Amino acid sequence: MASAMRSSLSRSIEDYLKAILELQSEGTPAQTSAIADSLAVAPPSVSGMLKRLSEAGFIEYEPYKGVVLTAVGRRAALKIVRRHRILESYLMSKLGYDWDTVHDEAERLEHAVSDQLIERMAMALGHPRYDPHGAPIPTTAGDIERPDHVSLTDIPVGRIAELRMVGDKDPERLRYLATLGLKPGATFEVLSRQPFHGPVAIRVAGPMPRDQIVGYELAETLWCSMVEEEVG
Amino acid sequence: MASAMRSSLSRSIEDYLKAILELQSEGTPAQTSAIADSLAVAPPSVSGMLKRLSEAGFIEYEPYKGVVLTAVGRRAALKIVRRHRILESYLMSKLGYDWDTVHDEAERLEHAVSDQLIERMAMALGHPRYDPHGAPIPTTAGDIERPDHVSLTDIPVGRIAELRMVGDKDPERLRYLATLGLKPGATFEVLSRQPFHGPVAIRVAGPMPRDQIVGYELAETLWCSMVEEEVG
DNA sequence: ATCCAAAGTTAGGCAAGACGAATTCAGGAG
DNA sequence: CTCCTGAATTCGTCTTGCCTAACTTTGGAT
Ligand SMILES: [Mn+2]
Ligand SMILES: [Mn+2]
Ligand SMILES: [Mn+2]
Ligand SMILES: [Mn+2]
Repeated sequence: MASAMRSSLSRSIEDYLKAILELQSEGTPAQTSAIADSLAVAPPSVSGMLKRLSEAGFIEYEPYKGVVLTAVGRRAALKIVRRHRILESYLMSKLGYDWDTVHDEAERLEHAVSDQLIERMAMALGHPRYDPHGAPIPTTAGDIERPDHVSLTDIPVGRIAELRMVGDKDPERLRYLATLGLKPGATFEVLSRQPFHGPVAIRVAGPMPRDQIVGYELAETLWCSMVEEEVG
Repeated sequence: MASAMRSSLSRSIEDYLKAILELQSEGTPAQTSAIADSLAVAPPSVSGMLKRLSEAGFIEYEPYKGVVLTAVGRRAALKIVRRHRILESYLMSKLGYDWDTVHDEAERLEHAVSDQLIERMAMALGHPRYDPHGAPIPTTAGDIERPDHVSLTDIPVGRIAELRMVGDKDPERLRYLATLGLKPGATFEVLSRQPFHGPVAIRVAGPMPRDQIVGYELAETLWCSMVEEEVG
């Protein structure tokens, strides 16, 4: 029963796998309560599902110690992530969605689309490598880029950096970021950083550069790459 | 509890409502076993669901007598039908699907898409009135054209007719029809009709007219409109 | 008027997923 | 080493949707 049939998993299972993939990407096993939070279910529901996922061979489950995806589970999770991100990209570029509304739509569609549909969308888009929030899109082979971005809070004052990726789960945050001109690809200079988890001041480049203040909490989740220093 | 909350119905309920709508369109109430056949479930499953649908106010249920949709149920069913047909149209014209594969994909997606997505697809298509199989697409207001088509088996020999609509549930049948050049819009002349449910011979118009023989069973489900007779 | 077959319903179960309440474990503080 | 606390699990229950087996009902044939 642990073998991988192709017959499509339930919506619940797919969402659990995706949540576990994301949580374990922090480096540590995914904890029950973190999964519960992420999926908005109660911890006992998670315990129950973990047992089923483990019996089905998707996770390595050591009670009280958290869970890690097996190779099969990781494959399955990455497949959903690919679907999600292709869908987001398609909805934005072909159907006029905004970057703050694509996530919810993709969250449901990812469980209903066929592989064929996803590949047709990918082709129509020219096989994009990043979704609208800058997240890398796994390949059909199940490979995913592991970007080595640095948080805005870790960029020294005076450096130029480019915004590469932002979390896509909170529409309000995305709308706010848009008003600051902070979308992936935006370039900026760090003007100042206040101590004790204080705000970061940046100057966003563009035809009309704008100075903005970004709170620490927000800045922590803005993933950037530093632009090469001019070498004397 | 019979009031119409917006919170989206389950996939099962939506498919039941759609099946009932189609069956009752024959003029008589939808029978339990017909619903069971249509959804590939056992009759007791239908009885159970009918009770729930009736309590929820979607159908008028008189045990042993079949069911009819209430106004609320009809509204809900037509909404799913709209989704299904817009999806089919979109998949064909924007994503290169063939007319024999769109149905299955739409059958799953119809339960996952938002109203907004459907309306964006409809807009991108220029608000089509018919789906790829010639079926009329309900409006957002819940109106649907009641076409007065006639079956190919009822068209007199010698008459010219246009194919308007074909059933979309059997991919093989659709592929076969395509090889005959029989898609909605095709025009043809009825050459002969054999008695005792025998085949119908037609000449399909086009740059290179082709004579075809269509079995009675198939001919019965090809919905056509007769082209005006030349008068005097 | 009776009987029968087909259609439909009821009864009883099962699996998936969720919940709250009660219990158990693990790891840190003392 | 013991105790406490927060995290996790177990337990019992619910809902949805499906099934088979057993039953009722219906309506036509005799
Ligand atoms: Mn999802
Ligand atoms: Mn995203
Ligand atoms: Mn469906
Ligand atoms: Mn169709």
